[in-house]
Amino acid sequence: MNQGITEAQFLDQYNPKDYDSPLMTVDIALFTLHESTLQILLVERGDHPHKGRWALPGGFIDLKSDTELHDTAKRKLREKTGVDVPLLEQVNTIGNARRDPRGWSVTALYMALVPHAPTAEFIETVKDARWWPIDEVRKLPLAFDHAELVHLARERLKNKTAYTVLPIHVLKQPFSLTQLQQAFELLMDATLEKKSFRRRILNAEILEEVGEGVPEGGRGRPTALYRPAKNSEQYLFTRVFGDAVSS
Amino acid sequence: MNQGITEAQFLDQYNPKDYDSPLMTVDIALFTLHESTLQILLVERGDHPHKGRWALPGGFIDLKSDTELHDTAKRKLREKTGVDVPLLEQVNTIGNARRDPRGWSVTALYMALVPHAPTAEFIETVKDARWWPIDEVRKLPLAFDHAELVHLARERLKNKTAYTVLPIHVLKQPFSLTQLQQAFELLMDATLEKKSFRRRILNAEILEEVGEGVPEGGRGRPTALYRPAKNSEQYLFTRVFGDAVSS
DNA sequence: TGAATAGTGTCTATAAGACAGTATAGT
DNA sequence: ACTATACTGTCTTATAGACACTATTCA
Repeated sequence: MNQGITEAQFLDQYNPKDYDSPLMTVDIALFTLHESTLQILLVERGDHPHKGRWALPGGFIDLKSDTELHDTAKRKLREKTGVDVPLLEQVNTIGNARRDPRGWSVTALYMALVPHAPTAEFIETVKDARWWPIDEVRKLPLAFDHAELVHLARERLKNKTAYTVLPIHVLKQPFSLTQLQQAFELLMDATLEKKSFRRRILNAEILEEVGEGVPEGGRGRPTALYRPAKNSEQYLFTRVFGDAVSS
Repeated sequence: MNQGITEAQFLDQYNPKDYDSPLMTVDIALFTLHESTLQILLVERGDHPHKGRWALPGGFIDLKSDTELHDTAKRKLREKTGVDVPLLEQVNTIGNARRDPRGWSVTALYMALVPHAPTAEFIETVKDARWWPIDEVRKLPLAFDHAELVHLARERLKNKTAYTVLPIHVLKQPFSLTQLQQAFELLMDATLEKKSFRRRILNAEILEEVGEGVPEGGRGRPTALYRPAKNSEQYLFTRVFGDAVSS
């Protein structure tokens, strides 16, 4: 008890190390699209525990340099990929006594999306990090409970794609509606009807047309190119798309 | 570096207290409906810091007795209200260097819903905890960043009510469709059209009719009473209701 | 001219909004 | 009979699904 002392006195004598506290980490599921496949960035662990296994990029908070939890995620990603991610969304926070052999551990799981090229260029120089097609990840023995974390992030990605314009973030600008539809289909793992897709996106008035480009595969009718309009990233549809409903 | 040692050796020499780590807490926004008002449970802090201020129930993880982060939330709520909450949903995790005067601090914010009576009965015996109408909370000087946490939870409540059957959890069973609609309206802070509401709920086949009851206010046509069917709590609509769309 | 890609017209199906109507009780 | 509450009929509106059709380019 601290009866009769002031808050200043209390804070003065307070030392966090007098109490048991869990390990606190941040992990990031960074997704991209490459060669018509959804890919996720993994790093090979160089230290114990689970040395040598593939894991999500992440790590401990630096109490000195990080001012927000968010900053820790951004910093860890920058260290691994050289990319400043625009969109960084919290998926879930998982904490229990089993997930880390060092003891009771909590991780805040974030999710991010980037176009493929710039990250890939940087990644070439880092031998312990690479993109993995999401289907191959299932076969890898990941560190800690990262298989579960990957699953959580992938499900969130699928669900949010059904009522947002999240896939815009995996495309280089400008892009065609065909490319955007392919991105939606890969992130949702579903096939979408062309007319419905175009009607939905165009009616939302979230894209600006910025000229013409060559069609996919080099031949065929030239395609209109688009760029997202201001604040279009936050656009929410009032109806889900492609019968996609799950928890 | 830990070159050339085994994982067992590494774990043997590992001591979490060798590293700086943030404070890790759990906070719960427990909502109920009473006298046609959305209410939230707050406790008056008995210890520093922010002694005497109202705050969300919550606290530190007990590394010995809690095996999941979830368990910490359940335990803290049970200690304050005597209620075992069925539904406990993660809202967000907030961490930064400013929110707690004791230092870098992270909190996992949960949200829960209960029917009013049983909690209230227990609360009577606890002098430092009470239900507050959500509108009055805005005027209170809450501890830490709890005003922001209350806001986050309230927004999540509003959004999820637009495509789930969350409000079922604030009603005692059985309930009438009129009562259910009132619950939806209060949680969404919107008015719903009666026919649309009933059509939506009944078509979803998530309720079982279990007899008749007296109408609201005692007079008028008797009302059909319902109980949620098995697994109905997870039901998701593919379309939002009542024009409710926000972040 | 044929193949490939981009883009449209239009009918149907589903579910919400609006709102007036009917049904069944108490006083 | 009047009022209060519960519940329904039905027309309109919005948007997705289906799918055949047209448009523009290259080889």
